[in-house]
Amino acid sequence: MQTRDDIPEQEIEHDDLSIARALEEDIIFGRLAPGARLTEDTLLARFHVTRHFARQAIVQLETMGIVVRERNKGATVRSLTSRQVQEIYDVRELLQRQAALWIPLPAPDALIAELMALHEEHGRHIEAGYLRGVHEANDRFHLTLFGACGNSHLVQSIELYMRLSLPVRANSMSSKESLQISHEHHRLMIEMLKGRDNWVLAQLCVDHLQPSKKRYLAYVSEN
Amino acid sequence: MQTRDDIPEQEIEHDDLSIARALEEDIIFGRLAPGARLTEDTLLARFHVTRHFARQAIVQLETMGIVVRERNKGATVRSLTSRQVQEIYDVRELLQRQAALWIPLPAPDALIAELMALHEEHGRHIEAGYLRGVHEANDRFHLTLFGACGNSHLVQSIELYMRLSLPVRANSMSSKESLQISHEHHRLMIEMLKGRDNWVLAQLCVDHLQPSKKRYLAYVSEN
DNA sequence: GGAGGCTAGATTATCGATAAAGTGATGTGG
DNA sequence: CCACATCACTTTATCGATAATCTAGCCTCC
Repeated sequence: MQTRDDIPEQEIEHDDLSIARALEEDIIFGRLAPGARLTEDTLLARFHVTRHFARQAIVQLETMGIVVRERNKGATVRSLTSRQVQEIYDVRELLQRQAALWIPLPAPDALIAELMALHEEHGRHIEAGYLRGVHEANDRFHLTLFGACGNSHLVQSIELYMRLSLPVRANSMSSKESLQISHEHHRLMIEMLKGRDNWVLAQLCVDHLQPSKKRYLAYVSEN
Repeated sequence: MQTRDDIPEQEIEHDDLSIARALEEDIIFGRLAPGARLTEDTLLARFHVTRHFARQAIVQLETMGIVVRERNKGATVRSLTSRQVQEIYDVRELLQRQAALWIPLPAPDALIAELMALHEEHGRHIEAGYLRGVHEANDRFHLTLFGACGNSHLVQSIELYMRLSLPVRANSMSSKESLQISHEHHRLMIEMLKGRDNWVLAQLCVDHLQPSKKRYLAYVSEN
């Protein structure tokens, strides 16, 4: 709630991490389209920081894989071919399926409670049309869920691939309907956590990824 | 062959990438043990570069996950608990198994030929006791093999986890015997590529990881 | 004796300036 | 009119200096 859209960027103290986060949001909300240039001077003016931090932020985004840099030519928002999207999602499905399979079932009550809280928050933001909140609650829901698999490295890799698919997911953020479907999936996942069938849970986690992937692939095939 | 051990570092032109590579080698050959400090000034003196590049190199190593940095305190070579090693290898096995399953069999002759060349080189370096060559040929062998799965993102993740397990593998580099076992595994893999059974190949790729993992876990449990 | 604070030394973080590289427009000779 | 050299402009890369931060040893005061 601290940094809502209506607060001008200039009044906030920025470091390289917060700049990277702000730009990450610009990408997921479509304000920065794939292929858009990202010059140091632009960031410098927009965030009122020294060149050093603008630069670091771009480096950050590069290592997160959502921006590409060419030597002496600057950075552009990474644009994904449908082939790459397919590859990314294949790996994402692999990782998330395995994480789901490794979660000890039935899950402890504390975890269920935590997820239900995030789930409730997610739903609230959807109703309010507060996309930033939706996105954040959504990501935290998944990271908490998969965190239960007990393998922090796996979770880290899942996080990486969630970031890589940011531009893909941008599409689905725009429709309330698809957000509600996603929300319903989450509810089902929580139900599954109370049971003992990892395979059903895993399948659900994989299915959950399909809508935004298909939507994006259909979108790019039009061009 | 360009940069063998006998050439002093000072005479080579370094950029941040070559420094990172040099340090990576120091780690795998045990010259830099886990926990060892890595100050900017040290690198600065050793490689005769400006602070800028020494710094970049450390940042590089950090994003590669083989070094940890604390704010205002500098970097140390990452030391892995047995828990972490277990986690890393679980993910590594997952990724490599899936890559093996995705390789279209039987593999094209060109790939077989390429792998056999790398395999031959690997063996030659083992006989010569040239560890740096062994390591490089080994990594290229695996990346070429898994590259055949057709999913470049998966290969990238595999590469990441190979890096993460660098200190683990350091142990196995010291014994000629284990290197020869590894070499024999590679031969079998090439054989499997000529066949049609992905599952056998996948199992072999997973089994291939066990010796160095077990060796390391046994080693740390002693302390 | 020991808890807290102070200082010196070591180390990283930050900065603004300058160098280097790339880009596109403009003009000239063929 | 086109190929190509030149130049002005934009943008990133590199640098050395300085500021900020942390650590450990020492000292004082209770």
